[in-house]
Amino acid sequence: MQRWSKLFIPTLREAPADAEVASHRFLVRSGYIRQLGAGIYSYLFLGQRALNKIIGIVREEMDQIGQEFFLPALNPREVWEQSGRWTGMGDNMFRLKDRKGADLCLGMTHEEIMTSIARNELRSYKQLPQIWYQIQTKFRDEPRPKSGLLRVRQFTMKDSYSFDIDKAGLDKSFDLHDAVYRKIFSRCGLKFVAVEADSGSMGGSQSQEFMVYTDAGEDLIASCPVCGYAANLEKGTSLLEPVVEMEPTGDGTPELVHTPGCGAIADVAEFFKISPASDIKCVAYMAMKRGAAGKPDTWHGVAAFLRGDHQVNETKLLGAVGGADLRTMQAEELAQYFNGPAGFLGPVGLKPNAKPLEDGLTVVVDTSLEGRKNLVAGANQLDYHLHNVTPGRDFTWTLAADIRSVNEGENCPQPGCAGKLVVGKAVEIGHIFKLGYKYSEAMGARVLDVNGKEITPIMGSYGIGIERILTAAIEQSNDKNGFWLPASIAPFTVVVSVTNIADAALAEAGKKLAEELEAAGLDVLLDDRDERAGVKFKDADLVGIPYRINVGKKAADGLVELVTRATSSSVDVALGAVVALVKERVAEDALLTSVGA
RNA sequence: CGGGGAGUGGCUCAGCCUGGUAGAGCACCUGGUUCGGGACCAGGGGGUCGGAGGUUCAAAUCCUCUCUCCCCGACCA
Repeated sequence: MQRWSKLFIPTLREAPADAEVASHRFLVRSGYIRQLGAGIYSYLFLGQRALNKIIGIVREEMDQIGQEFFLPALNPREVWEQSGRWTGMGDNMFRLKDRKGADLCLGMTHEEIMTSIARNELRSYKQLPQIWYQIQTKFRDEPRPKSGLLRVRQFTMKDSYSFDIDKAGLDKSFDLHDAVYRKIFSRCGLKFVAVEADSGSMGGSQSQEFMVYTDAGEDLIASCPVCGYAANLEKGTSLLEPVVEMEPTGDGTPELVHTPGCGAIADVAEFFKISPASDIKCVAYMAMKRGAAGKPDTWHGVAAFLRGDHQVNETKLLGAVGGADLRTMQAEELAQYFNGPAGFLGPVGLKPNAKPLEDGLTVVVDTSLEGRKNLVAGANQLDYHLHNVTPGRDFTWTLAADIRSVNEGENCPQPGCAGKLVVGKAVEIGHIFKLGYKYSEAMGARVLDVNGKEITPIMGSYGIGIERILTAAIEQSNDKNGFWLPASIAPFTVVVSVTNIADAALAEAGKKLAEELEAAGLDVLLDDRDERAGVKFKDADLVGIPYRINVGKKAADGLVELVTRATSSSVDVALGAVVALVKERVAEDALLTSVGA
């Protein structure tokens, strides 16, 4: 029996000044966590208890499809060199030296370690498929830790890896994870969406993220309320309405126009009496290409052209040109590549290179510009624009690609769907994707197939952020007094608040009730502190426990109060019936959350 | 890394501009009164004012350097 009076639950009346998002404020106020450094937190009793509940669910579900390992967080340099990520991970990796001066790092993820085990141990197709997972602390030297447990430098991740003989096997492993993830997040009571995503630096093909909508999130998700299409903005597309308006239909030839001071899209549109959609925007970047083994990285000029009313999506652009990093051009570089100043850059007269990120300038044109005619563009000289510019005729490009970000209100890209996209902020709680052969190839994992021929296993990689489940749950269920968690992940299911512990009869009734609840298999916290009732109620409301039973003055009549935190509603229940009622409520909750999204 | 902000008792902050006794509320300890929505009274403990250097008779306060934390932009669970 857990008695509040004996526990360390340091609740705070006021939130620390530096806590911005709700989950951060409440996690600290409720005594779940304390900060040790930037992006480094201690998990106290209640916090650890909630996380353990989450881990329990994750483990239970993962055991249906995979096997749990526990891998070292301390990794020797060699393993990471074999995959090329010792350098590839850059500054996000914590590195250290041992007493002999040998390089080590703290694991950010465990593709390398898992693959090295596979390479050393797997010999035959008969041993495949395999799904191995672990629940482990990961370390990432984030450039900017923030928002409490949302973005930290040390966190707990469930990561799993699949090894299959062929693509069909990988599809199956991927689908298994998809199904299990949905179950896990549902059981944790989260309202989540699965979205198409960019696979990023990990490499790979199909990639799906599990997101929870919240303003505290850092990702933007485009979704269609009609057909259910949902994608990360880094990946999402939309159908555009054709631009009709003032665009001339004739075949004008490019003409130089004096446009003094019109360095911004809005100025240009105003000057030419056109909509921004008919002005060609140019964003000039330097893109970094990873050097081959032992070779240094190189930087190359990239000019991105798109509609004036669109924004460049740098993730898409980077993917289109095959670069590893992106930054905007400096003035000298603009002069070098465009011979013109910012604000007046344009595509006419540029000499695009044949292949991206080679010598010369890589010109990337957004697909929305293809087929357009008589547009306005910068002339690459101060205070001059060209009009009657027609892509394809007046300028060419290295490649055309979708490099823009979808905007709210654009048309859903699904065939036949008439929905309009909405864009919302979300936090990523899980990610599954098909790695392909990247690691098995690089690290030399091989097995023999039926014909005795060597094949390389194909891999998938699947992550869940444990703390983020907690954070997302709090973000999604809080009010000014605190938060409430689903019974499945709450540190306690029910708190018994004895309003006046000095009253021996009440104290005894509360204790007995708590024992009965415990005997019924519920996680009970008995608030037996010598505090005023108000203090106990406030604390109970704060700390995320979904149900509270007040043992107070009505106890003399054999009644207690059952309070549901989520709704703040309370009912008087006979002392003898309350255990069954709580069990029933919890069972109903579990039913609701198991249906899933 | 770029830009903005903050470091004063456990928490929230005042004091700094205009140098001179380090303060308030909450929390904590003791006693008393209270006892269903963060009680009240009385007494009490606790602070190298982030650190280093400098100016000055005198520095929380002025100057220089530095460390840490938070927020906004590029990364990811």
